Amino acid sequence: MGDGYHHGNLRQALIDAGLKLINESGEENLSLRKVALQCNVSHAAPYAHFKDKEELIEAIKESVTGSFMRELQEAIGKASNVDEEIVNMGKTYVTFFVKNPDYFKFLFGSQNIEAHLRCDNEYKDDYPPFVLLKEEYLKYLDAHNMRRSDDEKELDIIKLWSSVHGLASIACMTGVKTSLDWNDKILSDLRIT
Amino acid sequence: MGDGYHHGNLRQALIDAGLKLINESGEENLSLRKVALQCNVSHAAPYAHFKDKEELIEAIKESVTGSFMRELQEAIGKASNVDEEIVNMGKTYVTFFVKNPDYFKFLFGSQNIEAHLRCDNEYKDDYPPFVLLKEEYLKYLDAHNMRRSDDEKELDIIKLWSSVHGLASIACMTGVKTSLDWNDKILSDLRIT
DNA sequence: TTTGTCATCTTGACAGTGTAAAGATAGCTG
DNA sequence: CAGCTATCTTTACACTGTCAAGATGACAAA
Repeated sequence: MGDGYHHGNLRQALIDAGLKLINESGEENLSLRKVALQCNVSHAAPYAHFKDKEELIEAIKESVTGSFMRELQEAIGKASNVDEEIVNMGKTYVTFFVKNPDYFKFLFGSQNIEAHLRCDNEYKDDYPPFVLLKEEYLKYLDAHNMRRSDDEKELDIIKLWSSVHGLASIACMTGVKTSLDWNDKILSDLRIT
Repeated sequence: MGDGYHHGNLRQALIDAGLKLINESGEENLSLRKVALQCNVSHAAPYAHFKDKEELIEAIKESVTGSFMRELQEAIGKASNVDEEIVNMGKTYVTFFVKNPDYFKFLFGSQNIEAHLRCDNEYKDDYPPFVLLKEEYLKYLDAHNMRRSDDEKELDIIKLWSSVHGLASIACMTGVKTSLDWNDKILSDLRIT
């Protein structure tokens, strides 16, 4: 490693640089060449680590999703019962994106969202935040001794997800920050009926 | 008009061509030059009608929003009471985008959504579909003799909007079509409590 | 040590992009 | 008719993603 011909850990550096660029001026301002430049590396160097611009973007998305997951977990950890866990998680889901709408646009905005969620005809069962939501939901059912058919479960989860995701989406696309307390009110009401 | 030097109605032709390209291969495949080519016109001709690529995209979005509005109105027209109107509208909101997810990604996906919703620090009060939703909501309150404070109204509307929008968003981003009946179940339950 | 292999990085090239500037065209107004 | 002006063409430029050919150096085998 070092500052000679070989960078040392270019792959991660490219991801970080890309993330920085997105934070500064959104995805539309992200170019492979700028990312490379920021790493003091030639414009074609990224191709040793990513076959595509898309593949770099994918890696950056995974990085963002990682931060997202960490915040969700942390919020859950602070709760003292399952009901609170779900509410905390919902609030954090929205808050995370309200804090920087660019992330929402980046993750769910641009082109091939399917690629990132890697959905195989079902709303992605291994998209980490979704898995987490699912676990919390099942925990909730268990804690309340509720029995549900598989169909009812799917329905509940979609309902739960779409309410927080819709809130985040609207908050991010309208840029309205004043409604944060409304979100709170709505999310405090999150429960499975 | 005519096929000589001047096109006749290039502006609309460009919008139509752009719409077609998006339908065929998504927004990421849309370029000013392709649009111009499809209209048998030089690559710089669009600049007589749009100052920007962004301005053309904006015009296309307005066109899509127009179609969207027409379907919403039609759905409302088929209802026989206010409750049904709201449910129909909600279902159509989701169905319209499920029918062609590219439109959802185009409208709410790419970069400057704010520009399209032209929000001035409030969730767009002159974004047509939102205005329609608001009207329907007020009609609903009136029909049921319900009184609400302004804050409660805002809260209800956000709730209403985010539930249908979140559903549409998830449907479009996951590409899950099988859940259309779930959407129906959820949306049949749309009511202000 | 020497040799060879291989991932990594550079250089150079290419087609496609958005956009600006300067000029051509033709329809409209006087 | 003359002139104006919106519309369209041509030319040019910087920037993009991507590819191919080569340079570099780390590391393993000899």
